[in-house]
Amino acid sequence: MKQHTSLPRGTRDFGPEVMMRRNFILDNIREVFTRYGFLPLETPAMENLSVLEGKYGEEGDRLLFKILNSGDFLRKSSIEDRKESSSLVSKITDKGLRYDLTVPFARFVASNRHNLALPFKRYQIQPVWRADRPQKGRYREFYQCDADVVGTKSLICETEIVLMINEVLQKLGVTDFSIKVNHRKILEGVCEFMGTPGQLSDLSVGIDKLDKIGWEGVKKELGGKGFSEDSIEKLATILKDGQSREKINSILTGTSASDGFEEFNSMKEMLSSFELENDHVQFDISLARGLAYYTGMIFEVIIADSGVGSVSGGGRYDDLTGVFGVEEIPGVGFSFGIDRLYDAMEHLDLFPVDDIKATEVLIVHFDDECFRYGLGSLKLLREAGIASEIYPDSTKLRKQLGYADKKGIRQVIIIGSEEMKTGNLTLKSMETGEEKSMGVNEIIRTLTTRNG
RNA sequence: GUGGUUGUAGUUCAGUUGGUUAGAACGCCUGAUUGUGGUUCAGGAGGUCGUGGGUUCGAGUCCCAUCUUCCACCCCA
Repeated sequence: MKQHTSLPRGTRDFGPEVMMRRNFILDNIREVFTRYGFLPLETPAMENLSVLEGKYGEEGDRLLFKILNSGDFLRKSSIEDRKESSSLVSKITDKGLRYDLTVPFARFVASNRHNLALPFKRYQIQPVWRADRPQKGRYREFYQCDADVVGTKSLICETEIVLMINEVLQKLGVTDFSIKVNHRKILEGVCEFMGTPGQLSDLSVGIDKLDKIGWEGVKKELGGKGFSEDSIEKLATILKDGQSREKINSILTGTSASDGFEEFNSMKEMLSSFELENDHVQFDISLARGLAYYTGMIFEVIIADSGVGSVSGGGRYDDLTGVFGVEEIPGVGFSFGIDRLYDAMEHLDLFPVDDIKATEVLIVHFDDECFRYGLGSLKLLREAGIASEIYPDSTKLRKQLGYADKKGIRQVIIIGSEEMKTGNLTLKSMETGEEKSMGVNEIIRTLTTRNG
């Protein structure tokens, strides 16, 4: 009887070809993070619900995956509890899968604050889970690659984020992208200018959609949220097409926005010391990002013609650990969404074809005696650092060579009675079909110099 | 969570108004070729048509439910 195999919705297997490419991306990100002084951190897949709940707003709580308690938990609940799901839930589950990496990080910082040398720079690459309804580029299990600095308000952190984004994307071969930057204070300034202070979050959600639904759509949405015609007219003077940063700055003079522009300019100035040809930074007044806890500069990275949304985002927060009852620790961080980066790179055909190979050489043979003889050569090849394998069964050459062909192995060592007699093995190139007879040490020299 | 959409061989897809034994291409296996892969030729295996109900003399085809896929909201990486 055949069992039906299926995955939970929104989850995926990553086969070898895909994993090689994912690792190519991850290795580059990890290398850059490390070179900028970030240290690795991992936290458990599950956290206590008390840690996760209430951190992402009402919407976020709905998207949390909860883990059922073990044992006969139902017995501990009362009849009353069973009349309403929300009441029962609190009795039968107290753990959940992590929703992002920032909250577990905050929990870690809060509980280890006396042992951490501040400022603390950490990176974290792990999957997160959301009980969302999946779409393309949207999964229920996906990876985040976070890098955060806590314990300093210095703008060098923001500057370094821009540098790291540039380095990673350059290594991946992505050239046409923009790092959109805005500042929470500037948005606050806009609010003040509109005469609607205190409505920052409604304003943010609204203008964040400018790209998608256009000015008319934003106008309608804000109107529905209770913004007056007068305030919307004022917003229009700021969002008008082609409005330069300087112009917006002068319009918003006397508001909180000035601090934001000052920080932005300092960051740009610091950036100039690194002499980038093009820093890809683009000020964007309509960038808002929904997350409520940002207090300073905010970032979002868009790859042109990539077919997916933002591949990276982040920003500064003044108070990471406040919700855990710990004194304010400021920080700034950002994250790469590698699932989307992957989709974008595939769409733009940016994966290097040559890097997709694991085994360099395969040893093929005719019978058990040749097989045993081959084991000695296999040992030497591996000691020399050459990725190699021996065909496990004694079968016809046709089949063994077919295996090498399908797996993309470029070199084959053939061992038969003739080779055993002389000690000169046959090295065959699967690409050219050329064959050479030589000892195993000479083969190793040939293969290592070719790679070096 | 709301509304819509999709599902047939390992993969991509045909399958007429409901009618005999559900097809193709590619892939896979075997042989031509017992010391040589890709190409070619010959043969072969592989399907409870997503799952469970229902209508019908008869369902891949119609109806309902459920799961899955993709899309628009919501929100987000």
